[in-house]
Amino acid sequence: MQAFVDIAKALADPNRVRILCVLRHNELCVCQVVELLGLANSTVSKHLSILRAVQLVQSRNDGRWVHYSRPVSGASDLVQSALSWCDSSLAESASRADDEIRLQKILQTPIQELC
Amino acid sequence: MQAFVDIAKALADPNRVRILCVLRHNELCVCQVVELLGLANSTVSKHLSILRAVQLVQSRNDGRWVHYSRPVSGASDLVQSALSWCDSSLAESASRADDEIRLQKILQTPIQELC
DNA sequence: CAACCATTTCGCCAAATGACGAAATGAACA
DNA sequence: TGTTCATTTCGTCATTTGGCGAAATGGTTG
Repeated sequence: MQAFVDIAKALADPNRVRILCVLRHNELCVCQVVELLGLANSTVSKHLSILRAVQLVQSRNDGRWVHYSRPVSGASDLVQSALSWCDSSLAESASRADDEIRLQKILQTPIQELC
Repeated sequence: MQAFVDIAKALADPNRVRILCVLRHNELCVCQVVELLGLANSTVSKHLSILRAVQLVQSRNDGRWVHYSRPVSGASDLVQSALSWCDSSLAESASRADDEIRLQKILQTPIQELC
């Protein structure tokens, strides 16, 4: 029950949901998420840590950078069903589509220009 | 997106999730929910109004009483998938099972003893 | 090893949340 | 019509949340 509520809490913020959406098909580093959301580094880092705490995302250290992604496999049923619910519920979301377009531009800009 | 987040917010509180669980197979009046949760009337009423605002539950007036239940049909895909996610995620929840047992006792006590 | 830099942690603030009791509402009944 | 009673609304309070900038962390690079 508590684990379920913790996941629901993690989903109960639009910026965190936006993060989950853009991570659907991409692994992103923090600075790319910062660019997409337009929030302070520290704020984005906090959101990511909340998502990671409930295992909705995982992180991978790459030198100075930290890359975040969806859990590849081995995620609990709870997490997998939450992600499925999120994905299917937002399939026709206009704001998700907007973010995807903006993400494409971000992915095309060199990484040192973002950081 | 906002509708999705609003539903996630509604699910992000253990007492509201408990309410959704006990309403799975029962229509309950407010005083029965109060008895189950052990919270103040006003608190329970607030939780129910939050759930109703996002249509996770519906209410039916019956004289002095108000009965709450799951939406029968015509609920949006968003709501239906949220309820499905909730139900399946908590299928093996010990606290949900506890509540079900306690609910059976509450259902057996006459209504005027609760109110 | 020292400067650099992406990220995280910390401290703070404003706003939202969940709880309660008291007062208001509104239907039933004397 | 006036009382009763289940429920809701209101006002208040403590806690949590989401935001920021500054400082700390930890790996890279000169």
